[in-house]
Amino acid sequence: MDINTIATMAGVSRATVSRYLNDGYVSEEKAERIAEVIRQTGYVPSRQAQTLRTGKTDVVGVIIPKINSASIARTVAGLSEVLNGAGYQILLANTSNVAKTEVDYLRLFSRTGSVDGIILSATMLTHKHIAALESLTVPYVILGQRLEGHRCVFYDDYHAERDITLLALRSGERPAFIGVTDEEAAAGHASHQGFLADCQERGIEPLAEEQADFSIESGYLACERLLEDHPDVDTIVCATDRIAAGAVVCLREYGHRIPEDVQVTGLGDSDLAKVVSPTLTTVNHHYKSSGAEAARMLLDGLGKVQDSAQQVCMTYELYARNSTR
Amino acid sequence: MDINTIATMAGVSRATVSRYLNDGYVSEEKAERIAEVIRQTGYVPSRQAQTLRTGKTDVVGVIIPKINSASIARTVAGLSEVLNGAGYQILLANTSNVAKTEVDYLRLFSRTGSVDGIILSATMLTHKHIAALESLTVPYVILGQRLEGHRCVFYDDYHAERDITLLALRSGERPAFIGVTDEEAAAGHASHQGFLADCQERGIEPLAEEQADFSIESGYLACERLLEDHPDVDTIVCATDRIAAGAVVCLREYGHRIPEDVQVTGLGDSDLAKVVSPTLTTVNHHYKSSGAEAARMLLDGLGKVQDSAQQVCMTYELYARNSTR
DNA sequence: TTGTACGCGTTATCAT
DNA sequence: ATGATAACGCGTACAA
Repeated sequence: MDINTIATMAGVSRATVSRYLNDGYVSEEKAERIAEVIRQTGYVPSRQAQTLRTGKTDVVGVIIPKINSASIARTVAGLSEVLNGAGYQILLANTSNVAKTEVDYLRLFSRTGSVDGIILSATMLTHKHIAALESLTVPYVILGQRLEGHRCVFYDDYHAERDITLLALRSGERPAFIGVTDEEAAAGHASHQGFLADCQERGIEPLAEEQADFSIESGYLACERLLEDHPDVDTIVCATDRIAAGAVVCLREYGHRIPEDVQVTGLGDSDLAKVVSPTLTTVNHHYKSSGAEAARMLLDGLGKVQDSAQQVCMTYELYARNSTR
Repeated sequence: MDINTIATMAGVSRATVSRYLNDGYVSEEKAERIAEVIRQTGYVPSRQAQTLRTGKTDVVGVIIPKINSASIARTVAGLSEVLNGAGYQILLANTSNVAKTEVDYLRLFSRTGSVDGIILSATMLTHKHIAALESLTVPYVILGQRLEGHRCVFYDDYHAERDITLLALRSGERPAFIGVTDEEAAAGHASHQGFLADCQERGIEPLAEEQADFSIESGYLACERLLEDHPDVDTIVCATDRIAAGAVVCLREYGHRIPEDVQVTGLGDSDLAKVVSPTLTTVNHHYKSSGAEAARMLLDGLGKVQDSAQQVCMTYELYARNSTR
């Protein structure tokens, strides 16, 4: 069932069928004959052949560190809405948080010409990432990290954590921090620095800086260590909502009142923040919008739209809820 | 930079290069020459041309109702692990919960020959779905719904809800249900029926059956309506954890003690269930494993493995926590 | 407006 | 073991 069959059945040349499908530069009469044959046969052009011929795939490659994450899911929802709306499909590459895999996918997508563009949601940007990015032959957007001279959408974790720390330090005097590895530029390094900056500005020495991963459990455990080493802690600033949720559960189990005895803050405004008791003071990161923004930026690179900035720092909103005084 | 270039540079025919890349049926000497040229140029075969020629894409289409959902994210994580491990990439189609779009994607994926197989995670299976499925030319697996005679992986929401209702009715006498539309076969209809079956068996007439969507807010609102109409309710069975979480928040705000005054149950064992206070009695649905199972099933259909069942009903685990007596 | 002829980059067949 | 040649299905100059 190829274009030749259709052409023969309609009694025209296959070039005419092709034109009918694309330009539309065909006489009324033949157009109708072709339309009829296509209707009967249910013919649809082969994507592969079109791609081979035109070089366009109408597919965008999206590389993410893990699908099983609320923030990333929201981001992909935003991407998906805009890209699908523009007629693109999404080829998803889940790297399971392995930096090398990210680079591999970057190469794979680009070299084989299987996508028209790439969106990279990376947790860290190594020199290998950058090298791979710069040798790409298709437009791309970096999501979640800032890289000068490249299209990117990123979050201002530094100022977000500053704002929230500032809020907590109004009535907190013995703060501690639970973060993730500093290798992660945004959620890791930036928010850590934000916390430290506020402490320093107020001349306060943090009691401790614990490290967790992105799970609720690790937040719980980090909080447990914290309570053991520093029972007098009165403020716990966390780099993510999940960590904060774990900390809240831990504090409750150990009989600490929140926020009377200990304040807790998160980052990300996930569902968890609204549901834990007390509700969590956190920052809303507009994840879905960031995905939409990145998608528009890519469409710009693809020549589909012309009005997007090259670098976008997402805004955020501070939600002061009941886990702080 | 195509296979011809490589052939010329290595002083062999392009057929030899192709053999080198595939069968490997090439003399030592020429193989080395070719290897060297490929190394220097960084040549990678064109996926598109390969696909056009062989008919294989090494891509699996995954159709999901929404990406921004904890259960689906976990499912896709499972899919992704197995499929990537088998050398397949995932083409993601997000339908935003529009049934028609699901059918459209089904057709799109199949007809254009852009995927080797399809996994459909559908919330409902209309006759159009079934017709579209049966006219597919590639193997497929249905995820989350049962359809006799088709490869599928589904959840036993009926018995899950029965078990959990049974647990709650041990010390509850005036139960109510908050569900989603019955059009959704699993989370909707099946769990509703499970609830009703237990009530009937014990000769209890449910106080009310409220309807919500999949959001926390809607759970909150449904609970509010419930309290208004039936202030004496002592057990609220919810079709999802998100709804249950909303109900818990609502009950707390209205000053009801959980579980002393009112019991609440969820379904799905999401993060929320562990964090909400009190922790939620719920059922763990092994979402990630279901994705992995569906992926293996598809690989079977693709002739890659040969040991999977055609129909799999996922097991579940009841977690009795603190929201029930 | 229509048809002819060619090429996109690969793999598979068939002699050699 | 190797190379010429024919597909795969389509779009598009170019000529008519």
